[in-house]
Amino acid sequence: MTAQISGPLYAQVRETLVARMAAGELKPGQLLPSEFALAAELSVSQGTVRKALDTLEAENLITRKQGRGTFVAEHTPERALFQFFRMEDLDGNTALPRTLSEEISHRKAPKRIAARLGVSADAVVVRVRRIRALLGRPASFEDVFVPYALMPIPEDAILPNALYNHYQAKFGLSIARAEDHLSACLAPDRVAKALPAAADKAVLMQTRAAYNLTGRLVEVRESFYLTEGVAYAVDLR
Amino acid sequence: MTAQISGPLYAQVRETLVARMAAGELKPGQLLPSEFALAAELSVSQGTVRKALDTLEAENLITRKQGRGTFVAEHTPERALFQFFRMEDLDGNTALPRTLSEEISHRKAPKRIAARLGVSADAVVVRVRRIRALLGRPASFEDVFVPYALMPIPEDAILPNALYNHYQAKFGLSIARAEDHLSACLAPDRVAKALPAAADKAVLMQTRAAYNLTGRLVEVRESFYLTEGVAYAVDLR
DNA sequence: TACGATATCTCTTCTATAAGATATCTTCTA
DNA sequence: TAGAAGATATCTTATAGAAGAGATATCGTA
Repeated sequence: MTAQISGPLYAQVRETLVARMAAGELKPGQLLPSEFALAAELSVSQGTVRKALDTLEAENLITRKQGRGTFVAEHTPERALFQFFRMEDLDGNTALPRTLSEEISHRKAPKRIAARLGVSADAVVVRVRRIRALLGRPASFEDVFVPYALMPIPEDAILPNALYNHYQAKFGLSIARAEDHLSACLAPDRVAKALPAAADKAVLMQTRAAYNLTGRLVEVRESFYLTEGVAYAVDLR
Repeated sequence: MTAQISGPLYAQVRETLVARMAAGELKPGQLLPSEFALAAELSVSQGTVRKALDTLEAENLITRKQGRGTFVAEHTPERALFQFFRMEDLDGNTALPRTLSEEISHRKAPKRIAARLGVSADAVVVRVRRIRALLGRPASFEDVFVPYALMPIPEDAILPNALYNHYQAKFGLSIARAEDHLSACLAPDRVAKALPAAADKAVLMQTRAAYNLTGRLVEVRESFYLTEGVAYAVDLR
């Protein structure tokens, strides 16, 4: 037990496991040792390990299957769609995005982005600019920024639809949570240029901050959506 | 134990308690019997009751205080603000809404509203139309619809800022969860008329469906926000 | 006697452990 | 090849003690 020296045992177990995930000892998709094995290793009871796993499951950091085992959560395209992509059509079905164009560039961070990412003003960032279609119509314009130092994505890379999947596979970096801020505006010039249908129209602006397992901010996004036939869905409870 | 006859014990305990809340036997703000008292009454162990309470707490249906007891969740203005109102200013602080005008009317439900509420096309609904200010500026136009049969709010009622609080106090009806759908549009005529600042501007449209403890849809909203200096905040995890 | 600080008692939820039930997959056997 | 048996995993339930909060009693002092 290397993590904490105070607080409830189950919280210490939790910290230990998160630390192992962050360090790459426990990789996404990997089978964890059984509850009893972890209990023996950490000198606690199975119930205590179980309580720690309960908290991790609630945070979507692991998944459990009775009779099979416990697995480190993986950024599958499915999970990305359910957990991190909230656009639904009018029937409540998630609207699958299809990438129409993609452009990767290395550049100095725009100052508002540098400030939000917490990198210096002349640090290099990777910008991924994508146009995507929803329900078959061009509907979204998106700029994704990540620090080059953290994720050196080459400019000629070919990225999958689900970026978080790619971060995890290529850089061992898992997105644990994100914050979205939604507002409405008229399509800015760069959006109208790339997405002619949006010219002079109102678009939904989504600003995202995404964090890794250790709570560090690792990605910032600015997306614009034409919300015709789709909407950003939120469950409050 | 009146609720279920199968499934894990703790789930049955959970159902029993939810049923009591829905029936009004356990009222908002009320102290529940202790874990041991419930265990004795329902002939299960304290740990089993505790696991049931864990699930209820995760759903925000109860709150617990070590050493004090367990309480049925209440729709305080604070809770409404934290749980059901997601507008934040640029610093991440919840933007307090202030009601500028309010108009209550009884009417036949517009057909899209009737369909969504699941009431017949000629059923009477109460419509609450409000203009509210955020950060001191008029910023939101909102239509709230509830079935008159369920909540006969008089046309000359004076409503508090937090409607859910009022539903609970006056009609014993608790909102347990809600779904929001967000999109962007140009301010419709009725919005521009009521909110001159919104004329010809893009507004954030929020469509809400709110459900009571038994999962019945009891309220529908259509709100429009001028998102200058504020945004709708969402946590994804 | 009156009053206030302090200790104690009793109630609560919280933590930790253990044992049996249930689900899943493999392996052996007819 | 089908099916039963076994191994191993999580899931459920139960129990005992720790820790927090508030009321009550106790003691010292003015």
